Amino acid sequence: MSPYPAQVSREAIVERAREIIENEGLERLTLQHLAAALGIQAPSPYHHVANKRELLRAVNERSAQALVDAVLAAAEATDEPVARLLRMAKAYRAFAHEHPITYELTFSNVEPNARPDPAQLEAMALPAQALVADLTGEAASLSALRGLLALMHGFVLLELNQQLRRGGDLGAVFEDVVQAYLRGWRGMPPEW
Amino acid sequence: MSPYPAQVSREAIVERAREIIENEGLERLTLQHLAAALGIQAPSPYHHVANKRELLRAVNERSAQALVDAVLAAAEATDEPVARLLRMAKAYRAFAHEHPITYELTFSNVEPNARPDPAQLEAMALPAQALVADLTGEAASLSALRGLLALMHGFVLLELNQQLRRGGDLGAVFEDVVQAYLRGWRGMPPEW
DNA sequence: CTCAAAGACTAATAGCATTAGCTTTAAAGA
DNA sequence: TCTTTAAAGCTAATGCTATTAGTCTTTGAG
Repeated sequence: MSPYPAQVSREAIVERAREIIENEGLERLTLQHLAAALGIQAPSPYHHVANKRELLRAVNERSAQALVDAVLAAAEATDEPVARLLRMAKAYRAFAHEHPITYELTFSNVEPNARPDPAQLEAMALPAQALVADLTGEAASLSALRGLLALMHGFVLLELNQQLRRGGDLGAVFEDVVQAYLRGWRGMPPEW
Repeated sequence: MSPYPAQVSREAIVERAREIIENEGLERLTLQHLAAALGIQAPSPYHHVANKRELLRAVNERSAQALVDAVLAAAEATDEPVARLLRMAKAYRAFAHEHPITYELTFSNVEPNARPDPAQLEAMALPAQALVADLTGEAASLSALRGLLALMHGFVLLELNQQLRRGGDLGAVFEDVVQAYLRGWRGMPPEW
């Protein structure tokens, strides 16, 4: 078609790629298919993204930002720290369930060099650490935060990969295990 | 070469594929490269495996079995349950660090339909659940087990994906967070 | 002693990412 | 206003990939 006035933006390409991954799976994200979905020819996206890997990194950065936004939005109300942390955790899990494929892809190493900038996630980690510090004190707060992230991340991945098949309300289990974890840190003696 | 007497076994193919993934990365696992490493031509493995996806599933089953074996071996001695769970957790983490790429691949959904049979992992889960039940009672033991698996899995994935970059001895942090989690299920610590 | 089938091979195919080179058009500077 | 430059589309081509088809050699079962 008419060459110069850009028919697609980089943003449109990245967002469409994200949609294809989420709705049709990563293996359907080919440049043929992506370009067809955008109404252009296969090589044309190369004017906007360097290569497929960079495209995937852009998708992952977009996903990571959406996750951070969702979790921070859930942290807003000002009640006691455990309740806030629990709301953040539930928002985290809800996001992963709404975007299961892109969530997993965002944090996986399977596509090398496509992970988002860790600084992006710090925007989520630092407020959470402040809440955790209310339970554990400053000294232990980094460890406690890391475990909380690990617990949430591991739980939703096991769920999404169908590795928790023995029934039960997994939403309730998730809340129980997060609360148990936080309880374990609250119980620590102060010299920790 | 001489056609009939099999030059490679299915086992040899799967193991070599696993080695290539671990040593050179998943993207270097091509049938050309795999066959060359086995001293045969690219299409020959198709006499032993249906296709690449089935090969990956076989690799993942092998990895899962090795993980289960390593964790169960660590559970053998007969001391108190928390110490045994901690040894299992450390063996779990050690395995993931020894086989970072295959560990992640084994549990990821990025290669569809290549995950191992969940029954394999039950061989690890059931003994662990019995130990957890000593802390929590039968009723809560499934939830507590699931959280423990989630915590271990999530922690090692965050480590392997370089998502825990703020320093510190991550081995010690791992032990701390596992202990905090178990303490949370046991209830308040004795000094309270 | 034969013969069926296992398991190697070569050759071919279709799909993929990516590059090269051409063309049109808007905008920027003369 | 005119010219030029570069953005961004296109088609065509390349090399790598998994996979299939078909041929050939060996061996173990009957």
